[in-house]
Amino acid sequence: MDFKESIALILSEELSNPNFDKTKVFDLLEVPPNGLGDYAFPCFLLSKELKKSPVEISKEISQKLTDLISKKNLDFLEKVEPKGPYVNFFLNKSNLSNMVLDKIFNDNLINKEEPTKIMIEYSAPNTNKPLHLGHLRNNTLGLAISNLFEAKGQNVIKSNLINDRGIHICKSMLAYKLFGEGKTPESEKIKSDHFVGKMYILFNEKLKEDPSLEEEAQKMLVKWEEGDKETRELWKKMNKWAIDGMKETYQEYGTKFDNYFYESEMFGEKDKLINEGLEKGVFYKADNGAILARLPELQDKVLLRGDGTSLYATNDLILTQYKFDKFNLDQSIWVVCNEQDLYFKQLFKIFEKLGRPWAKKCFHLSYGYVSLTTGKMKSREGTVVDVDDLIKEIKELALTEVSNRYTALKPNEIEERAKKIALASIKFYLLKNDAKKDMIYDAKASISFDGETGPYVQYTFARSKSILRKAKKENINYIHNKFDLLKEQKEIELINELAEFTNSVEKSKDILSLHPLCHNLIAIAQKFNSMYQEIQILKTENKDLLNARLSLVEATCIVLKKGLEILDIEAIEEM
RNA sequence: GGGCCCGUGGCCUAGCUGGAUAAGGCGACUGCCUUCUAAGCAGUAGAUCGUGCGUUCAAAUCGCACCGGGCUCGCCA
Repeated sequence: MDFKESIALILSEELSNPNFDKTKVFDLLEVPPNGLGDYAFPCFLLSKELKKSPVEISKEISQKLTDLISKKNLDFLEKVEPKGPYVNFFLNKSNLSNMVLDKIFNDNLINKEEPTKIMIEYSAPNTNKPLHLGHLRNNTLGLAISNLFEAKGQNVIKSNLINDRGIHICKSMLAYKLFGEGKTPESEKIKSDHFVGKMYILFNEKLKEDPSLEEEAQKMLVKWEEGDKETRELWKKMNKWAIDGMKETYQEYGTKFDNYFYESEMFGEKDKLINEGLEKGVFYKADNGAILARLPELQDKVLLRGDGTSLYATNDLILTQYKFDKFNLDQSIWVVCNEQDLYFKQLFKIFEKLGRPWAKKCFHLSYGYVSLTTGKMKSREGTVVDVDDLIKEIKELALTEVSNRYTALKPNEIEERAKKIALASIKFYLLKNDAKKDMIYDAKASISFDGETGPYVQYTFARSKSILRKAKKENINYIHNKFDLLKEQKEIELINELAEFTNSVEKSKDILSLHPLCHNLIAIAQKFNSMYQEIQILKTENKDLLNARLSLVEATCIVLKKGLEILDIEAIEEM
């Protein structure tokens, strides 16, 4: 039983009112703002029922409970105090420290769940252009959510569906065929996916001069679907360029997958699905021969064009069936930007109407749109923030910082460290705000290493590690003992934040956004740094207190590292 | 026009299952490195929580309307 439950129990017993049983009291208990207590019970509802002033009620309850504490020796409570219409509870600090630190050292930080099998699909790049900032938010969120589920004990299959077919791919291909002059990424000495992206931009430039290119591309798609040899050869060549380049970026950034799907591969029979839908009356044929799903509650969705070629949705329907059949999933999560909210509602509705038993196991993790201060990013115009450029820029910045500070390090060590810091900076920046909210990418803020940033958390970790290293060097051995000696205000505040870690992970899982965890890590770092400034830990005279303090430092290290791991940020020992 | 989402100090955000002085960061200004890493710390200034009405003992939080912004609405992915 935790403290809140214990308080609810004694309070409900004291009230002995059927409308204020333990559960009700538990729900009413809240955490008061700055230092007014550890828990508070508001007396407004009670006031209504008893027809008495809440201030008076608060006084009475506080008096009774204070008597009870001394009578029954309830040592987890330090005191109970009335403050206006609230009864404020103060926990015994030594108890709190013991509970929190024991939990950390016993590796009991994250509440495990019954394991289920979950596929998390993210990134889903198109093979006509390199990855941009939008993908980066997706990749970062997708991996962090996967890590979070795994930390909670779930079996996660991280999947990436490569969108390697479709009209947009044909556009890059057509541009290359017509204007590429047989050049290659090697001959031009540029990263292979960027080479393909250039072709896509070239297509759109040429399209302005010659509108018939649109039709040409459409013809190419038909040829592709027919399996035309020459078209397929070109497609294979350019796809390899695109995918190889992207995999380099994934490798560089740390994006990981367990499984790749390629949209071009057949995962089932298209005709069979279409026929099933038509027979069940879920689909219908339009005048021009196109096949649509009838969704009066949303918007009808086109599944086959008039010319019979398939669309993204068609393949999604087929692939999802395959996913559930092959992997026996308990849940399938798509990490996709909120522009596609309607699309996923439609997709899931179709599953439901077709009577798929797994329809309700599908979930769209919708995250906010990333735009620039200059407006929306447009790949076809080349006004995007390229992932490779972004990483390079921030790495260089970090490199300058590290080089200035650590002249003694070898160049490769400097580079290594700079990279870890740079990636931490980007990842934290992309995860610290509510995932479902749109964001405007602020280049200046994203490259900052001060304040609420990944490097700040890394720095705090490095500082705490440094204390432990120095202790070891000076042969100061410590044991996990006498945590109740931690009574300084700064120490208590840090412990309170450490205690929040479990909740913050829980919250992040519930709302599928990492920002509660990020904010907790920042708060822990702030409290630690504040303590660090005020207390010279290694100068602590009392041996027992020194033990407790070093334990607290170690506990901070453990929690920060655990949190950063979920965010896929490396905790570094020195910085 | 229909649907979905958003609107909190100069800027970026947290808080939104209603509760006590609206919490952080950036930027600005003042201080603090012969002491465990100053990528740090301490402090100051800065907010009619888009507007109005309503529900309530109590509204940033719930409801409605309006204003402003974003996304989306059958043959893109």
